[in-house]
Amino acid sequence: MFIALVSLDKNTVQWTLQYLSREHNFTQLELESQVPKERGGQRFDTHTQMIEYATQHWQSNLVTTSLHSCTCSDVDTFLRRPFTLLVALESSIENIKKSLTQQLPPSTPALDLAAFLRWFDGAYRAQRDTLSRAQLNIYNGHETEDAFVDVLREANIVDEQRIRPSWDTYFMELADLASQRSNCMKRRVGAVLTQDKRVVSTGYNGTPKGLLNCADGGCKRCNSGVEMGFAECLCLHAEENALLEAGRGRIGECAVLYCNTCPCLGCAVKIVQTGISQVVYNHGYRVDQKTLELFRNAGVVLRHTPMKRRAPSDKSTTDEECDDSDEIAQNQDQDDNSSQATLSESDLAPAEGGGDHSGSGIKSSTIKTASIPLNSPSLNQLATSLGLLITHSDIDVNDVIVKSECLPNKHKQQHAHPSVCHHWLRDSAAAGRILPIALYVLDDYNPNNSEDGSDDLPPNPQSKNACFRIHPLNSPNEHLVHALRILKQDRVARDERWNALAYSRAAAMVKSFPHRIRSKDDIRLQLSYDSNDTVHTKNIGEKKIRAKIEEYLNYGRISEAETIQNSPSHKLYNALCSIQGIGPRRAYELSRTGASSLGELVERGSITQEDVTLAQHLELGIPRTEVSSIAGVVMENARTLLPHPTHAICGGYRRGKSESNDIDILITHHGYTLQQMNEFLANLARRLQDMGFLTKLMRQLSLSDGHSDKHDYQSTLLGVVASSSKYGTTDSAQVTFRRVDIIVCHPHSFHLEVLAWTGSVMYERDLRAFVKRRNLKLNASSVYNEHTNNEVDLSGIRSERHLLAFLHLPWIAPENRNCD
DNA sequence: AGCTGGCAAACA
DNA sequence: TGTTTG
DNA sequence: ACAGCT
Repeated sequence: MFIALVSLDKNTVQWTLQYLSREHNFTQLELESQVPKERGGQRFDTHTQMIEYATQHWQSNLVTTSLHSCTCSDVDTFLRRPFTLLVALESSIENIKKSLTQQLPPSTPALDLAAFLRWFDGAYRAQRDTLSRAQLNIYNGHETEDAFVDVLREANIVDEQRIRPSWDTYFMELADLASQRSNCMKRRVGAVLTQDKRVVSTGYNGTPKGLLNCADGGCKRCNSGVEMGFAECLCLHAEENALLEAGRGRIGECAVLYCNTCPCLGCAVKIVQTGISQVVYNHGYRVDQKTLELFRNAGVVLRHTPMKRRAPSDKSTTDEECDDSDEIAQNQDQDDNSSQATLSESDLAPAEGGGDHSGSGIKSSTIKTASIPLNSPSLNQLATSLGLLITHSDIDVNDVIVKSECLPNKHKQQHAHPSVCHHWLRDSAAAGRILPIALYVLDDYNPNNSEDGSDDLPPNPQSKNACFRIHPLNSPNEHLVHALRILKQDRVARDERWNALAYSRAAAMVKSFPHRIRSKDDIRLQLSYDSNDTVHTKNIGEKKIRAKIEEYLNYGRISEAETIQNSPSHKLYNALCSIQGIGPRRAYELSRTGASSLGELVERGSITQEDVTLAQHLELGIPRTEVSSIAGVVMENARTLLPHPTHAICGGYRRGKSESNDIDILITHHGYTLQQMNEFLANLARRLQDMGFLTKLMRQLSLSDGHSDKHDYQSTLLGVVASSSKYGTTDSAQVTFRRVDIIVCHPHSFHLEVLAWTGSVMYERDLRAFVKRRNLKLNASSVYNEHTNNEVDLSGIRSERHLLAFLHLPWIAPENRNCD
């Protein structure tokens, strides 16, 4: 995305630039004439050149401040591109004056008010046009950078939704637009009825056709100040209008109704009767409890979608008296089931759209919403203060998905402990998305043993351990990282294990650099943004690797890496490695038997054609949508064998990769022993094989054989599935073979397993190396003391984040663990 | 200078 | 036991 | 033909 910042306040602009480059890896593009030369970024002579450059690199994060004083047509050109966002940074007059004063040379006399006003008038007039066209306005009323950065984080500038709205947002904004046509005196309400992502009809509220408009006095009830009964109202609701307009014939199988406001009970009845399958609403802190209940019983999915495209300050939608306010049930009794913090089937309905154009890499960590019918005011208060909306679900498939029924049966009638919910909310706020609550009550919970959340360790970019650093999916130094990985591959091939490790570590270190490395001084880490203190970068030694990087900086390439990459034997070696069962050793041997191609080796009988073909299939990347649909098929079958499984999709998918190599599914179940889980896995494998989905088992299942109770490792199923178009493969007719890894584990070690199966390899390696220094040994299913062999009790661990805090490690979001 | 560098399971 | 795998 | 730590 390409962001242009316009503002009168230079300090605020600077803070924003630093925030964008630090936390979202933005590169700065500027015009040579406008900004003094400083570190970082790219320079251009004209706007056109800059925009052209951005068009070529539209998938990177780019930012400019050079748009403020350009002509209207330049702003037009900028805004016409589909990847741009114009952000106005407004600021208090106080801040603007402070910035201006700081810019003036120290010798100038103090700025008097009249002079400041003259300057302000001129500057404002020059920028007014551009400012008024901004798609996002952020106001800085704070004096310190830290306070403002919090505002920036909340605004979530990088939200892809602003650049291209999801279907939900798109239809909801149409509903909002429809509401503008309302002529009801009480409230503006709009609705849009859709079918297969197409608008069928729209509606807004007001008096029926032919009658005097409500606004002109057509409806006595709405115009009189006194409260009159609902029955007196002549106004048709927006939902009714949309339904009437469409007619029953045009409402099909999967019609979705988008409403401005959560529908009243009267409308809900009509919605159910016309066969609408989903209702999405927007302004809904006050969910009508009766509507909710009706929809739940009738099987209509009710979701909430916030107006994501607006700035956070824009919370102007006051919930004034609405025409159905008297219908809202004030549900006081907390003792019924609806106040239990559980997720139900319909609550877990995934959001429409959003995910289906996720090809462009990292998913921004927007705060997600979840549907938990929590009636506790204190929890809602806490949630709001943390910036979480506890309403209807659009839990990402990326998340650990849990069913309500996963709660232990013996506790069925009991509420989740409030303190559990508090932890859950705090964890969710810190993680930037709603974490699955059921995992917080997965096992007996001891509220005393954990005070985590606030004392999170910060990531440390200087650390030599990858588990302390941020490694985004797309680094600004991807080329260099690639070159270092080629050298690493070469050392692996030569069986120089430790040299290979050193190159891996160096590559990971470069990967964690937040800025583009342009000179050898950049290989040092900046300690802070306003000082010149630098520190030597770990894992890049003073001799060998450093020399390679300097070569890269001088000539744009590393000759050794180029030579390796172009050598035919290396190509053959790589091809051999991708075959299942052939690792570095055999690939090295085979690649120097004099053969020049895989075909030749097949003829000789060293490898089979079958293996080669399979390898070609498995080398293809798997799009995210296909990963989730394959996981869906697996889980659908899992549910027939295990009542209410808990599962998580890990691997590259969880790390946000747009294309995965395989599908890693981790499954557990509350209260099951490992043996039971292993039996379940064997049955699942059989079932998937019988239906022809799982075509090849690549590893035998290890079934724990009763007597050895020491066998508490997770068992894994590594297999190949035939994925055809019905599971989301892009190739329409053809079957593509995909790797699936299904892992079952004990519920106690679930989060540890999630951590282990999410990777990346380098992250795991350094994680274990680090905890070892505290005499802890860590594997995929347990943590124990190296000397005493005492296992650490993990049953109180409530989340992956909690686990990391427990191990004194910083929380690095999965998307930032791409160190490979 | 000398030692360490992730780790366990499954297979050949 | 060494190799391959996740 | 690696790098960090003691």
